Amino acid sequence: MARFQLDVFQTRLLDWFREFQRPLPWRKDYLPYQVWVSEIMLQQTQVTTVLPYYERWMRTLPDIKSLAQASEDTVLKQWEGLGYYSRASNLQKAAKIIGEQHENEFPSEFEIIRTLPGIGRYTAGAIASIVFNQNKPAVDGNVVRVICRLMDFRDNPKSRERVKTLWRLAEDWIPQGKARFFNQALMELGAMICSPKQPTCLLCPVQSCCQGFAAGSIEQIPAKSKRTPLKSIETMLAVIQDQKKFLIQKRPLEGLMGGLWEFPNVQRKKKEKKEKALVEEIRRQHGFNITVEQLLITIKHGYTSYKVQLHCFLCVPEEEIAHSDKRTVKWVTLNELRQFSFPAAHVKLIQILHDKMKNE
DNA sequence: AACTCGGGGTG
DNA sequence: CACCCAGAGTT
Repeated sequence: MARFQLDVFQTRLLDWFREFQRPLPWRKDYLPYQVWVSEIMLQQTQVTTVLPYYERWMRTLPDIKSLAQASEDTVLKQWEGLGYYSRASNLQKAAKIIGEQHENEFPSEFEIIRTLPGIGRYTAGAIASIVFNQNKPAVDGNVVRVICRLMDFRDNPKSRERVKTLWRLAEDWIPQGKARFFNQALMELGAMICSPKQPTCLLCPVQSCCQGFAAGSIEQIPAKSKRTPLKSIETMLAVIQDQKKFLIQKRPLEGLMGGLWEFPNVQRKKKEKKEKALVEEIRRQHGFNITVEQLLITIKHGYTSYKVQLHCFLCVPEEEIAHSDKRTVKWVTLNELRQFSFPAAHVKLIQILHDKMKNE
């Protein structure tokens, strides 16, 4: 009969982590800036996805000062394709705060770390423990799964009471003075062994401590909450070309894909005539008339809560217009598009434009 | 407590 | 296709 013995659990987990942890770039020196950036990138994002972004980020923005002084577009370009773009904006906001209020030195006090934009309870705990080796818990999705299985918690892991007990356990279990490795080991176990699907319990260093394994309930833990079905929408997009330049606009910093650039577009209302609605929207947004020349492609793209069909039309201005160069509206060549950060669906379109130009 | 906020990996 | 990922901020 499996029984949970804390000292056995701690020792086996730490020994396992020492031997089998993945060598990751932010695990080399445990410097505040590196761990901070990695933790933000890793929010809702897998390690293998983060790695190339992290390496490039550290080459371009190697320290807090360079991040604080970089242009907003530079920061967002580094983040292009990684998603949850407010993370990038918040990183830069926090870097400026650290410059102004903490003399460019990352704060070590948990309560101060917690106040920085983009840093919640988890990330503050992760930085406090991993960088400063403070005895603070860090409960992410991995840790929720690991603890629920270890303790055979079969109820909803997101309920207020359950969340409270999970954080309490994660704190009580820390071997004093070893939080840096213990917290990472919990997460690493969740990522490498105690995975959501087909966990490899046969290789688990703490199998003998696991109540869920003993009860045979691993497969149903953690309990899944129902999610809202994703909606389908249609959007018309205008690639407005005048000579060799294209019209792009900047999205507001708040909200969906904040701060990214895009081709002008509008969501289709029910059974609306696509071309007509697009012409009217461009007149409304930019004050001139366009002619819709052809449908370039319809791109299908899935977001978290909805999926979109993006009808991309090649258009030309009907009249002669000035090529404005404002903060939020620019006319740029295909090559100049590279400097700006676009949503993934628009990146697909830009690739198609490149191919099309090459063949002409 | 329930939304929103992306994109990619995986089975 | 569905589910998940080193969550945070807003309402």
